[in-house]
Amino acid sequence: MQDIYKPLRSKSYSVPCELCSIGSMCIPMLLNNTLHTVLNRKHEFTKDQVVIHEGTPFQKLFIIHSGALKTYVTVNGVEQINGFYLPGDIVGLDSISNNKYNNSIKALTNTLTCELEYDEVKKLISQNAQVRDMILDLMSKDILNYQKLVLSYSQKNAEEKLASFIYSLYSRYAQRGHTSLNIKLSMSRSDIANYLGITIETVSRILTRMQETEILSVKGKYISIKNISALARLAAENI
Amino acid sequence: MQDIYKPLRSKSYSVPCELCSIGSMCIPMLLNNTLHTVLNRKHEFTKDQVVIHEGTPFQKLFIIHSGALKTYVTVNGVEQINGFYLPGDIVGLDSISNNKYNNSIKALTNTLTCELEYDEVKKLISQNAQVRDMILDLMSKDILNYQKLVLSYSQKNAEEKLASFIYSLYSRYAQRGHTSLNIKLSMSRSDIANYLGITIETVSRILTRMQETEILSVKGKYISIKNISALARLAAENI
DNA sequence: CGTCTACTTGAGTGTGTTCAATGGTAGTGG
DNA sequence: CCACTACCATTGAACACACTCAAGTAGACG
Repeated sequence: MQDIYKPLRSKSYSVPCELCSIGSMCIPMLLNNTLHTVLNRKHEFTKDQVVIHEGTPFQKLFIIHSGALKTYVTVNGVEQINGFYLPGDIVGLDSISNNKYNNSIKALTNTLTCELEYDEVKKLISQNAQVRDMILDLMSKDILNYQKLVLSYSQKNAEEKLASFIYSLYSRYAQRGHTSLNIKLSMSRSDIANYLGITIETVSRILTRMQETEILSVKGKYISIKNISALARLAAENI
Repeated sequence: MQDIYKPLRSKSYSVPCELCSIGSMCIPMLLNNTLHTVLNRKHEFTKDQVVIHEGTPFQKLFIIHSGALKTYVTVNGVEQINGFYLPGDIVGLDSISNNKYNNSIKALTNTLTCELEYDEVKKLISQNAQVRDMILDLMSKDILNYQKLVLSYSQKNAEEKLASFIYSLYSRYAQRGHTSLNIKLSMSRSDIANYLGITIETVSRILTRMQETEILSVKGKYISIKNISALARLAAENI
């Protein structure tokens, strides 16, 4: 709840787009020739800062440059998390049809975003087939991801959910060129539990068990994957 | 598995578009002036017929005129259902980015579809802002629906899932102008259980319990909602 | 009328929850 | 630098919901 400003210390703070760590995942860069008019570069948010309040009129899409965001809805004062977003991810595609943001968005750590004005993007879609195809692609991918998530959560038990969650963090970083087996969780146990629809106690117990079976090594927010194939098997990513 | 042809008996079989029951839900109709070139009208599928096999090259979107479809993936020979589609629904949006269908599609009953060639739709998006906005809208709605589904399935217990499922059938029909409290399930108990990630025994027990508490009256595939507000409360649709 | 499949019901088991207590860690102030 | 606080995470015990296995019933169809 602390929205007070803290100086950003992220190393990538002053990195120019050309050197941006997300590289080929950067939508604005890919559309360098066309999108620079609609792009606001490197907006900064501090840890725990609310980026968007649910219900705010929809205006722009957020692309994460560095850091992490979560999206959530609030029902009867209770937060329900429905997504974690990492560098290269785009946030807000669900809100186009409603003309308002369906979720609140909050920074999990100090975060830098690039932002796309949707009205301008829309115009570009009509003018530029490359932009059109890219946006349609992005949305279609989003739908596909959610389909898989639905399947995953309706079919998996707690252990599989958590394995799946950790494995997906790993592979999302890997897709972005960071193939390290050491992951720093930017969210709390309670956030994870909330998101997966299990309790924090269960998260804790399963993490302990995965340490006993030498699949992971856990130290607070730091997770080290010791047996990636066992993790992938548990995650049952093919389901 | 019976793909043999059976004569269609659907009453709406020969209904002209102007009188089509889905009315204002009909995307082709809304775009009457522009889409008739890309639209194949009233393709017929018989009960249990496979419309699309998973992996087939993506080519067209299906819009349901009458009947019902399900989509599913097959993992190690086991079917995992990830959606049921009713008249007015559009199927295939998830497959745009992959250039292949990610799911198999099967007719739950005799079904009539209209079909949109995606390549043509894409051209129209560039040419016509109305088409552009409609397609973006449809995709965004799809994303939003899946978000809700994820939340729903990660947070709800079996009773809430089933209540939610039945309530959503009711409200989807209601959105299409059919506000009847009597619903005919076009899918089997086993399909429902598969989709919700619970067992058929649990589905059965919960339906019995909902009859005892006079929320529903169940007779085979026919469900009559006796207490819609209690159902909505159980469904916790706000979550 | 008998067969096949779908659905329902029952009994026992197990996974994950709730409730409760304990252990750790980060941040704050003396 | 240590003590204190507050929050977060872990562990334990008892319970409950949904599962598995098994038997029985109803409905569809030849």
